[in-house]
Amino acid sequence: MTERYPLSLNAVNVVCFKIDWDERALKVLLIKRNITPQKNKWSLPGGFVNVDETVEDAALRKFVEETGIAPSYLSQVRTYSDSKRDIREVGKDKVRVVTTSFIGVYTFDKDPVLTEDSSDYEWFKIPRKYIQRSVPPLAFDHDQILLDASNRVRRNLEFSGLATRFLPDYFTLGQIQDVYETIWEVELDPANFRDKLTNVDGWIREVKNPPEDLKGRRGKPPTWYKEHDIPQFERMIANPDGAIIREKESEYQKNLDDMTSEIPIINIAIEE
Amino acid sequence: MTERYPLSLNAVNVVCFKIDWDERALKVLLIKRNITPQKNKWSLPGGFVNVDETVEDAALRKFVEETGIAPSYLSQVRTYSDSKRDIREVGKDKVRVVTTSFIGVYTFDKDPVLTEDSSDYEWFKIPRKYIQRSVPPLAFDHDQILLDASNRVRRNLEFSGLATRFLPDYFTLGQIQDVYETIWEVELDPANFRDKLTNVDGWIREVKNPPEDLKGRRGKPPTWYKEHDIPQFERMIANPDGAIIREKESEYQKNLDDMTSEIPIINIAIEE
DNA sequence: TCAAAAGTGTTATAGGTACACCCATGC
DNA sequence: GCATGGGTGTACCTATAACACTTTTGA
Repeated sequence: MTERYPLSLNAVNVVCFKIDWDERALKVLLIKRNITPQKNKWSLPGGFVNVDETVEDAALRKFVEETGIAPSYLSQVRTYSDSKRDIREVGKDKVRVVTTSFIGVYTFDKDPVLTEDSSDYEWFKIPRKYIQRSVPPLAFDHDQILLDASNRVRRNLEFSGLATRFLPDYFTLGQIQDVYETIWEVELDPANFRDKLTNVDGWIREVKNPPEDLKGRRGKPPTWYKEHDIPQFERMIANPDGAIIREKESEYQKNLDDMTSEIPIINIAIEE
Repeated sequence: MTERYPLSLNAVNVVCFKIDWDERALKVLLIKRNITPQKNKWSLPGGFVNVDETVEDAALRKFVEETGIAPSYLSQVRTYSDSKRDIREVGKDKVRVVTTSFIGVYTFDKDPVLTEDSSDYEWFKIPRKYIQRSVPPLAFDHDQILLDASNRVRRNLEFSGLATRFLPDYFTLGQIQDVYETIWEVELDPANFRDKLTNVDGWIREVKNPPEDLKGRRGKPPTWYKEHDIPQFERMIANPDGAIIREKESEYQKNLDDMTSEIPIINIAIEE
């Protein structure tokens, strides 16, 4: 049985996103591997799934281990199972590592905690186009995983309450707009944006007594909002370009996109 | 090591959808298990992932084994890894079964092929609401998997070329409309539907010499179309209700929806 | 008083909805 | 002819985009 249906090791990888407000850029946490295999290569944080853990549990644990704080958002993306992607020896057997990837969102600018598995970490900019120009080559198939997750984040902004997950509990309309503008790399009209936001039924709610206000800032003090309820399956803010990725960079990028697509199509003639 | 990072068995489950044109209903293929565990329970088709297969390969193989034809669409949904969902004995060890679910679309009305694992099969109606009223209780966590996949299908109709996957190579505009109306359980205005469809850039293209035409039908002969190119990340047809699931049935259903959501939110206080 | 940030109002246009009407075929 | 299914045209209305304008604060 072990021959036909091989055992495998289940792992998770967490693609930790945050917004760098100084640079106005979406960034992702990468760590330099301090252990074999692929030692000294940059990679996504991740690890094996423990006994009695689900992959969700493991992703949460890993996120906390790496960053020191709880994620404000954690969501499964997809499972990568190529038998050549990562093979380990367990006892006498060689088993493959199957990994499930997660999007994690990291709100505050606290520094991540280094674990024994990593010798270094860095937040890398993830532009909408030409990701591989700003990120080093990654271990295993992590380039693919990163691209898939990045596309998913940009897409989920449109139809889920993901945007507020990049913000603290209390925020202003301008800050939500900043999230959209930063991640989509677009400029939005403030007037129209406010109209749309306040038309999304029940998503955010005005806070009468904001617990804190920033001092020493110029301009009219903003109204503070708090997330109230996240509407399901409703369009929040439409992407003005209609497309998440405006342009393909290369054949390599194109192929990745094909594989990444939400509509992988298999149409194979079967001999009868 | 095996203690901390346990080995597991990787499986796939394929949620095979088709449209029953007589009943105008979305249907899913379930099989009655002929093997332990959970013998005689209805379940989703599935099986273990072989050596050198990816989960995608295994899902394709299973689909062909069960239905006898190639799917016109096959797409990963998510991975279920609860350590209590299914435990098998391999040698002296107990290992859990981790399964990755797939949406498969089945175009033609050919009968599925029975395998040795199943004693019976049946196509069950999947209404937009109250799924569990038309489907028997399923083995393992297959109720959950089925619900997740059904929601995904209804959602993907809106933003992907999934609709044509339920149709033969050559089809009419009325047939695409039937796909949307059947799966969403709505009525759409033919005039406006045509406008929208032909405005989706490059999706479908008119066929000058339709290879076949149905004889013995009344009315004006239709124009035949063929899929040309599937635009990525573009809205095809907007769901007129704005929501995939109009109503929650019960607390049970509500909880499933929560877990199913595309935005599972984890917000846990961590002791520092 | 001016710059900066928040917030409002006004108009033009694109897109969606509703519905009346025309076309080609089988019987 | 007339029922049937395919297909077109148009008027109405709402959502969006563009942009001018007002409000409230700090320096």
